[in-house]
Amino acid sequence: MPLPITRLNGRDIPDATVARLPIYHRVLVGMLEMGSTTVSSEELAASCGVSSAKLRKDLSHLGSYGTRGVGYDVKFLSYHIARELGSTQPWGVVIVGVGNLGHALVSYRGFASRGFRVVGLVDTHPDIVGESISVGDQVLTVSAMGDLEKVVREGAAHIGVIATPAEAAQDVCDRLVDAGVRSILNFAPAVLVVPQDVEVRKVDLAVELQILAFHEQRRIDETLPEAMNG
Amino acid sequence: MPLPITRLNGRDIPDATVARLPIYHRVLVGMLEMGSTTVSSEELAASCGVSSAKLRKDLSHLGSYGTRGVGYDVKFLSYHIARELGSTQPWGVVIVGVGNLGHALVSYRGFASRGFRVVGLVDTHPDIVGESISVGDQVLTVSAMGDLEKVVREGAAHIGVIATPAEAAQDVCDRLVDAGVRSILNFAPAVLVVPQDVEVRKVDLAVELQILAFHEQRRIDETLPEAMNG
DNA sequence: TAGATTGTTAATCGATTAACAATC
DNA sequence: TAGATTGTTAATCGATTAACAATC
Repeated sequence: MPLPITRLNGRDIPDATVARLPIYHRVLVGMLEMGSTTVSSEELAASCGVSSAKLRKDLSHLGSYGTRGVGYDVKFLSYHIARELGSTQPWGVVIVGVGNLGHALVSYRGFASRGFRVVGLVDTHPDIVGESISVGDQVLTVSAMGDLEKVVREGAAHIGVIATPAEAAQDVCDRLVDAGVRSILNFAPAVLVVPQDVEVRKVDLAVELQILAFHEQRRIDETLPEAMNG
Repeated sequence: MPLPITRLNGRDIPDATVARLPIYHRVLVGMLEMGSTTVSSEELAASCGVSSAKLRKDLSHLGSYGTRGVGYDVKFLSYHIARELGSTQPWGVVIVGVGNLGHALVSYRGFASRGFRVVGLVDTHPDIVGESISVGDQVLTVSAMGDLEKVVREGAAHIGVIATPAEAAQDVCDRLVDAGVRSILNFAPAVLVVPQDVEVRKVDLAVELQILAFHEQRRIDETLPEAMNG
């Protein structure tokens, strides 16, 4: 009986590094468009807002794509980061919840330009179901919630985006997972319970503001005593 | 000459902890609305999707608000987290860029419910400037980009949200900082350069998808060899 | 008192950083 | 060869975890 083979060719890349790779890639694409052919770790790091040591350490996890004494070939490095990220193939995205945020996501040009294709829109609201929304050069019709599984299947969607109110989020999540989706981007202010093999990323707009408010308050707390002192 | 006093009453709270406090707070408020009066670290942690050890460690940085053998008083703990986060006072928010995303942010109910008040809207586009948008029970008129400083001043805004295209982001950022804003939430896919005392948080929707795509691809790379094996 | 649960300790883990040997 | 810059090493830092003493 053959042993199960895992991580055949998969080098392990730290999470913190993976989170920065898309930034490096976007900046490199920008440099390519500007006509740059070569870039040093010092330059690229500055453009990305990180230290050159961190950049080189990050890139070292992908392989050895630079030339000592010279730097990195912009196109070559850009390609290899894209390949590592899986950006060389398009990924199908289903958006559930076509309210204000859902609408904004559908029309977000950054998705298409980075290789994502919105292949389905789903909502509960009778007024919204059936609505036609143009996505790039295509037109999509909003499907009813009951058709979620069908939409995922027919669109061969890999990623589900939850842009519903918090109350609906867990149910939508369960159905996405049942339909075979293993990657979920959650905008609802709810903690989702998922099987181990499902990857959830959460974006909570209010949480971001609360973190900023915390630091803002700290600044005020710190300067007030000084002001009272001087 | 009196020494400058810093961190008079400011305990240092780790960044990772600060990032989780808003989650704890929201879940506690939910429990309060459900009528809970007491909660153990085990229960609260489960509802927040973290381990109880992490939760207790996090809370220990705020002080000692629990009772051994009993747990935490939901209302009492909720209040102290809110106080630490600065959520007990309302913070003024200016949104720059009233496109699809900007519109979605304006009408996002989660802002008001967590103590943020949109006090200004700014855009360059002549069609959008002058438009009236209802924010909760108020109505705001979109101001021209030239009035950015005035809007920040008159609204006493503490936080700036950048929802413009990438090309405009750095300029908008500079002007927000000049107008006195020290906390910025950036939705543009651009790396902002700011003075040291300015806190920037960045939300890049495409980056989130790219990170998901990376893991999705890894899953496929891992399962394919196995499938070919069996 | 006995049972429960917090707050803290100490070990472990992962990420960052600075320095530099390798090498173009 | 001399100068430049990568890729790696080792030290440091911060976050997580498990275990448990303190104490309700």
